[in-house]
Amino acid sequence: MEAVTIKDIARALNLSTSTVSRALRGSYEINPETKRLVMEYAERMNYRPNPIALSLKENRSRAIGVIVPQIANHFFSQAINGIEAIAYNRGYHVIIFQSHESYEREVVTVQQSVSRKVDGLLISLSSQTTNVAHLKDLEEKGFPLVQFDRVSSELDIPKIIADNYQGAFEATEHLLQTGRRRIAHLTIPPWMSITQERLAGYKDALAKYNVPFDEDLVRYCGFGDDAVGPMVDELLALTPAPDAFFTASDRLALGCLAALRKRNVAIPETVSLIGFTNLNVADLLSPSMSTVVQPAMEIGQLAAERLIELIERKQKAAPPNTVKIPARLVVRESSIRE
Amino acid sequence: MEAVTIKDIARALNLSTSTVSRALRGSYEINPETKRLVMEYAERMNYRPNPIALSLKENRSRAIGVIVPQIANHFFSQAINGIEAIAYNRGYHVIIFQSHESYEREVVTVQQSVSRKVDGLLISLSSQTTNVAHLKDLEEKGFPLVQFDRVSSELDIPKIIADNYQGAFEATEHLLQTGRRRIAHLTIPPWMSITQERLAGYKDALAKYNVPFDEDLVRYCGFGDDAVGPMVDELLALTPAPDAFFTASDRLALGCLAALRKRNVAIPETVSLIGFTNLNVADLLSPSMSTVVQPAMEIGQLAAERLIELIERKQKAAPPNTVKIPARLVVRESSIRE
DNA sequence: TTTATTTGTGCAATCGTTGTCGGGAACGTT
DNA sequence: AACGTTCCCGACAACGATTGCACAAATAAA
Repeated sequence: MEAVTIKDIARALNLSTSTVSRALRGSYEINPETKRLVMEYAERMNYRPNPIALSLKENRSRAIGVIVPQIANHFFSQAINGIEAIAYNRGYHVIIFQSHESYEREVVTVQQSVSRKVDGLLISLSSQTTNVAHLKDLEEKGFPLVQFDRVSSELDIPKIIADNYQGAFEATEHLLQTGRRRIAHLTIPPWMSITQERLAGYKDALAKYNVPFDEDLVRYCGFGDDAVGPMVDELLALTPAPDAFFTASDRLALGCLAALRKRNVAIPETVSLIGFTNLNVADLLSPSMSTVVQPAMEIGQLAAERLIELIERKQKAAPPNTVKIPARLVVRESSIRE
Repeated sequence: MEAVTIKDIARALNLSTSTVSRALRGSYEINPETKRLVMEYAERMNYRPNPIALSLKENRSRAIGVIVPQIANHFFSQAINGIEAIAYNRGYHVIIFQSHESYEREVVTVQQSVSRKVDGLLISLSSQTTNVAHLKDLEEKGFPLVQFDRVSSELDIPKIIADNYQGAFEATEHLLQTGRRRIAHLTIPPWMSITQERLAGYKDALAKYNVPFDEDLVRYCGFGDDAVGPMVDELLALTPAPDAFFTASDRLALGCLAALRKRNVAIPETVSLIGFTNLNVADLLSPSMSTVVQPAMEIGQLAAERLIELIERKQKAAPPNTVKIPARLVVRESSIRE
């Protein structure tokens, strides 16, 4: 409605806008008395500089964009918490975009956010993204860009990720140490970075215990189809049947749990189950579910810090391009054997 | 980095900026041939109008602010999904702010978002907010403002809420119909709108079945303290002890479930449990938990629609100020008696 | 007294875009 | 031949704020 401008103040005080502007920023070349007058009047009228005018002038918006596949996901909402905490402290606003796990929407959203003039972008790729030309573009233009969680190695920009390899290794090792030998791995599309890292951890743990890797035990499940049930059936039909399930996401862990319960497969007596998830209700499930927990908030914080450094060009001694944060295995009932 | 402006096009084509501007918007007073030239060149140079310049000119930002207590909460993240869906369709961007359940942060955030020039604001109050002067201010200035979920009746602006009364009534009635008579109600701070509405539904259901209301069975639990365990203990120590728990939030429902399980109180044999929550894992809990589910996404959508109407002053026949959307009782194991 | 220097302020350009004028050229009408 | 219309297009101001430059007045130095 209202909105006091520098012009209003100038008119009221019979000064020029430049004088008012300088007075407000405390410039030394303004008469202290004039300064006082301006300051007081501005205070009284509750003057606030128009950020849009500033953005136009300074060619920056003090906003950073965050593109995630879904907000309604524990991992991402926690990561956003971390991002927000840092950003607001540093005077940046956070504009959140969802790609809804769609490549097309991701491309559109990237363009939108850039033409919306965010000062930088944090992105976690959609599960359907295999081509990162839309980001390569930005990279080449030197646009501040940081990847987190689901990253692409084709981009030579900072990446903040959980140590998926280590998390998967520990989970698999735990299963092996408790005597499991036929460990099924239910995972997400094979081209995703987190899929590959987790699979590698899984494989290496198997190798360490001299358990041969069986391709048949690994199943890839897209985000669209909710075909976890049938997939579990297929796995259970194998001979020998799996004696453990290690899943790579919230959705798969829950789907797997539901499927196993429905089929009356005893957990952990018959099969063990470990999820890779940030669900905060894991210990209230039946049975309480062992999980690899990712440091989501910390990932968000680091990513935001790195991005702001890029924006403000404080590239002090260019830190390592990829930051890996340890994941933590939490053992609960679903993988405990007497 | 680069960014083609209308000026660049004008210079390249030896035209004035006004002509280019008009050509791009297809004005009738521009020679079709000139139009074609401009359009093609703009296309080739990938020209995108600078939204900041437009915002300054038009005095609006095409962004709406959303203030919620927490993003990492099923209800709110679903609501944000709904908001986003509508907003993006209508050409608005969504800027999310968290009050972190703090009154002070809410006040600061409201001011920030307004001076950031959002075109309108959607807000769900923090649990500590009892004074709404900061919003009354905006209301009086005619600033587009819509409340959802946690609202204040002191503000005469649109409110989109779930039918908390009805949801609580149905839940309580269900418990009564299955023979429960000592129904404890674990709820959130008493001054919150949703608390009052749910309590009223609870009370009226009791009255309908001629069960006297017992003040002792109602417990209020803030968001900071995680004192659900002790509270459950106190309730269980009553004589006669409660035979059902009806809780008013995600956190309380989970806390209550955890506490009851830890104390080996059989659910639903000894006590029934119903939560008021949007948890999507309710049926994987042990036991699967009956819940009143709120139409979070729909609330978000309606709120966003209403806000955009306000912003664009399409107040066609001023619709009712408060919209109540039915909540749905989902009965699961935790409240089923043979 | 004249010339420098300091002090305090205003003018105008700038950021990218749109809108209000107004004007020149080409045509048609008396 | 004089005037009125269209048709296209450009100059300029504006949105709110910052900033380099100019400039007047006051003071200091010569």
